[in-house]
Amino acid sequence: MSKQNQASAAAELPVARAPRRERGRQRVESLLDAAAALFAENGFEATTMTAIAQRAGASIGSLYQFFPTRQLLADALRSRFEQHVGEALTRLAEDCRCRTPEGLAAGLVELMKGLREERTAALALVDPNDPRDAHRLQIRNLMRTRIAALIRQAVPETDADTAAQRAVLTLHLLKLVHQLPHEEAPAVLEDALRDWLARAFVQPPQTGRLRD
Amino acid sequence: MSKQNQASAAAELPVARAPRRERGRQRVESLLDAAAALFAENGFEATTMTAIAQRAGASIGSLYQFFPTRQLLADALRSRFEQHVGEALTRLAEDCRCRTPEGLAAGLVELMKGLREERTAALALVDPNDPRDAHRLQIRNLMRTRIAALIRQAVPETDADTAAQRAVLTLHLLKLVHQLPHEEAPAVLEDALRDWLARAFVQPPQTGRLRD
Amino acid sequence: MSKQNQASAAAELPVARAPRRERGRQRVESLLDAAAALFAENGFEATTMTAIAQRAGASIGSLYQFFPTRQLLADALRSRFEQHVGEALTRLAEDCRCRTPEGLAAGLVELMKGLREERTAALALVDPNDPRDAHRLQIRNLMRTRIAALIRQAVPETDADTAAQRAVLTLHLLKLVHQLPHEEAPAVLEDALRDWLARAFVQPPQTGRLRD
Amino acid sequence: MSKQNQASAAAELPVARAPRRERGRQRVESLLDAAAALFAENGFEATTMTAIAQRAGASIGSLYQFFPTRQLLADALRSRFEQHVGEALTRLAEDCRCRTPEGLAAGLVELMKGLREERTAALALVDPNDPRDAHRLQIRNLMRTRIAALIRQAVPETDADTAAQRAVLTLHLLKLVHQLPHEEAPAVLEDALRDWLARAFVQPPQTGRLRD
DNA sequence: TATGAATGAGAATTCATTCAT
DNA sequence: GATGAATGAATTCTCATTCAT
Repeated sequence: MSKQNQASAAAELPVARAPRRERGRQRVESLLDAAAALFAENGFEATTMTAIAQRAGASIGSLYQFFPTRQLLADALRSRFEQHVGEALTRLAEDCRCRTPEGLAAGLVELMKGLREERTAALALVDPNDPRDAHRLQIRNLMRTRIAALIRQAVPETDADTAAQRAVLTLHLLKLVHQLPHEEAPAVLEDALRDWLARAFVQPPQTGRLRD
Repeated sequence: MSKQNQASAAAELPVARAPRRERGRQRVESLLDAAAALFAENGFEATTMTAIAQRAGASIGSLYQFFPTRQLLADALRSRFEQHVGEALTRLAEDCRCRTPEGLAAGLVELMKGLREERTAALALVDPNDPRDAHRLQIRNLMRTRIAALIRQAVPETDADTAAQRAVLTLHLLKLVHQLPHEEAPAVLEDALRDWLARAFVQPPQTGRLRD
Repeated sequence: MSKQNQASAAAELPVARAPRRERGRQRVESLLDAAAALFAENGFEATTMTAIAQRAGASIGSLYQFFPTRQLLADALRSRFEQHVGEALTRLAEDCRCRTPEGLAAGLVELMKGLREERTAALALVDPNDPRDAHRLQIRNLMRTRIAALIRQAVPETDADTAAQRAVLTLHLLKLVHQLPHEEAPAVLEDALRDWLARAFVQPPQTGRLRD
Repeated sequence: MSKQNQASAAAELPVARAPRRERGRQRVESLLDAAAALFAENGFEATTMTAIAQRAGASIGSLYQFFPTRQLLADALRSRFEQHVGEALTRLAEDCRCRTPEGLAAGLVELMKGLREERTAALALVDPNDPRDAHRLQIRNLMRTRIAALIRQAVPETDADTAAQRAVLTLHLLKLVHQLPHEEAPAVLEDALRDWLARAFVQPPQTGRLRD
């Protein structure tokens, strides 16, 4: 009863505490890694805090020191994912290979492959009841915008609108990266994908505009 | 149709008991409906047996009468889904509208929309660690085969191989049914989808073969 | 996340479930007894659910079957206390000894002694931050009203207002029942208390009106 | 509470460490203040060491520097309360207003009001299982003795025994200070209380001796 | 068969206390 | 001394499953 009073007075929602020491920073990092791996493997509901702590080589108390709630851990993971996406795109933009459609296609496929586990984890954290999930939309916009910029870098004569449309298609195609490996002959398919992409940068799709 | 391989070793594997009377059949049906709804809403792990029984207006004991295990309930649900898919396809095949590509396209989109919730529930039951999940593959094959047949019915000059390929693409396109509604202007997009489908039945995609 | 959605949709506040079978009724009774004893001994915060279940000879699951929350258990306890108070007062009113001031005094002292543990437990459940606690006021009013009636029964010439005032004083004096035993010579003091009470029914206190 | 008993056997009982410097003294003071406030608000069990440190603007490590145990902190708080009571009484004794019964009554009421929070905190630290708690008795005796002296100072013709008796009654009346404010018209009641007190110093209660 | 109750392992979370820097 | 991190036993609460009537 008294706890609730405190809460009503200050509405002390739990927040992930930021580490202040180097040791803490490392701990948080490894906890996030462990969580990402387990969420990706088993989904959000099936992943226990105990398992996360164990996998990270931390005590359960240590985990709760930084993430007072499983949901908060999930949120942190999604933020980190967004940050990683941004960083990877920045790195890609600085890579000179990206000046050609083929190079850009290869770079994007590589980027997606590198984000595979983290993306799976992040998807496991989406509330399936809420398709307009704010964070999800945010990452989508981030990618669309940045990819459009990359396309204009690789194919300078593209105007802004066209680039935006092609970015949407590109993103859809890129999602296939995560479905192909389940199939036979992934290498061949990956080649095909790179090919489609490279073409998509310069030539509009014939079937009309695809959104989402 | 489905054979349970596991049955070989164990002495007394629990099996979903079949109801003896009409009343029992109805109860089982409503239990499955409740389970489908809840699995679709909250996922497998987050759905409790108590909640299922409650939603079905049954007691927990009654639920366990028919489904001695949560997993067994999930299995029954997947089987029922497969059965429903089969029935829906049969019904579609008998619908004379399907003699034209446009009619078939419309029919398939309708079919997918009708299976929406059940499909979501079934997907929630897939072990994400096992992408080769037997049951999943079985349903996929069922759909591919049946859709190929429908295509040949609507476009009689198609040969078997071509029909098979187009069925694969068709299936991919059909999955979009479940993504579009989240977007703006669903009606417009649904039209577009029907259009793409109708074309896919007669004309191969230019960008190469898509698998899975 | 899905759980919260459910909650937001139906605001499913947990409620103490009422037993539907005889066995359950007994269980609930013994759980409440155990809880009363432990709350009285150790206070609300220091009493664990495990300890309550153990003392009642029930499993922890059984406890939670009926009281999904410790707070709910506390609430049920307070309700039961109020009910017991009411019943005890009714019984006292029907006791013919109460037709005289002395008899009434003795009866009230007896009544208080019988409620001792339960009262201690109930007091341990009051949120000390909230002096206007609704339940507490309710019991106080119940007692004031009923005692006033008893006084008019014992001393018929008393008018309603006077009886009400004397009931307030009576209640204050009665609280001493629970402090005296800690002192030396409880029997002597109990006699004195009975004496004061009997006098309080007929004669106003000289020092002015005491409220609360 | 049983755990704390075990400690009696151990070799090195932790003791509250005394601060060496002025800065330390201030820190200890603010820690005690924070603890008093929180114990008073939420009770002993519900108050966490972390919360205390936070409220005092200190780190948890710092808190443990001075109070190696929560119990030790509680003990220190009770000692400080006793000390404050003594100081307040000394100050009161030196106040010339106390030469008259009315002045003394006012002074005592004032004194009680000033100790309100600290008293609430101290009460929250009493083990409810042990009504003969040593510390509690000690404070009670301190107050009885000092108040008796004050009474003889205000009403010089009182003999020692009578003064002692009246001190007991005075103390009981003074406890009302902490109950009255919850009622309607606190100012009026406070006046009445002062009045009763002033009379109690010179005139014996008619109803007999009240103890405790 | 139907139904409510019983069970207990397991999960999330808390918190006093200890450590290392 | 001061500070943040580490620890893990203890606590609340959940839920699949089994029992008894």
